[in-house]
Amino acid sequence: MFKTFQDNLLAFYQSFPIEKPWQADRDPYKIWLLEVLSQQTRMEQALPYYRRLVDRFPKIELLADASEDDLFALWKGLGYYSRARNLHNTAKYITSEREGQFPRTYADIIKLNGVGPYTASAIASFAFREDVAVLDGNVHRVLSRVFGIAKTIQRGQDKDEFQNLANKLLIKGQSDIYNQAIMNFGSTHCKPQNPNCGDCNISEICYAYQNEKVGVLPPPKLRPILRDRYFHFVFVKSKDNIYLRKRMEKDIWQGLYEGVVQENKDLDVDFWQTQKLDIAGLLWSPWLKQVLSHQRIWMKIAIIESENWSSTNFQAFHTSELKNIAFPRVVSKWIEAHGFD
DNA sequence: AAGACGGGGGT
DNA sequence: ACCCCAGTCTT
Repeated sequence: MFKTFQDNLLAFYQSFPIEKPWQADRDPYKIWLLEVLSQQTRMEQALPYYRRLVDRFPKIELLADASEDDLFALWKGLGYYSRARNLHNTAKYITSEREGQFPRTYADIIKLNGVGPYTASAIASFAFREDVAVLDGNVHRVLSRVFGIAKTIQRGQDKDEFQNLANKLLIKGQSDIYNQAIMNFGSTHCKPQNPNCGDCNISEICYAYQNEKVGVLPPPKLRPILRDRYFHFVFVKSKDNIYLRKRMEKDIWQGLYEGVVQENKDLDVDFWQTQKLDIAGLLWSPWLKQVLSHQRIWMKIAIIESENWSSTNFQAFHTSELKNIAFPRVVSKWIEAHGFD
């Protein structure tokens, strides 16, 4: 039974091979880069970022030497910015503590910052053909449907069950091909919505297809209730300079830049007075909305002209530099549409 | 075990 | 406008 599933999977892979950009040299550094970019991110979205990063930092030593702001500028818009921070720290660690040698086993790779079970398996199998099975969202969906397991992987115990099944199915000695095949199959064919069951060579052994349960497998994940947050965001402008500060708090958008921000639904005159800013008659944007997986962000943005304004933690940037500054997406979208005039 | 952490695509 | 998608770290 397992053999049939695997044979069909490999047959599928022959007809839908997907070239990875690191295929030529299988450099674990490049594989790591692409896998980290792909966490919680579709491949099509990650690829342009991958190309810019590899182009700019073809060797791990160059990534280690980069400034965090430069890295964030290249990461801007992709989200989950702690990935960029971990990437940077790990590049520095490998360069200085391991003489640039990327670890070569799952056990060592998973010790790296920002690398969990999925990414460690992917790197160990793609770069070194170690017999470790990946378990990502695609693999979970495929196994849930084909083997009729109506469970999410939110509980550790259930995740272990899927991981054990994935390990059993793994074709030893061909973990790179097998892992690639099952993820490709999940992302291009056994999709979350409208899977292509009519043209699937696995459907004959697929529990969900045979029992008309494709629509209900895997079961939906429990989602956290969204919290609403409101921000008033002001760019202070003096001639051609804009004052910005880097968000250092343990909060959303850590490491990104912002103007003067009051987090509140209503304008607090006292707050703006302490910032020495007169916001009377300011032209605010409408409420701009950005939905994150756990928060609903509402933001009003305005520009205020103020000569000789200064405040601790704020730094002046010439308006021409701002395209290389990482802002939250909702802010950069507003900048693209509005500009600073 | 539960919550925090961005953003994009399909319908 | 609404619904769905997806790994790692921290608490």
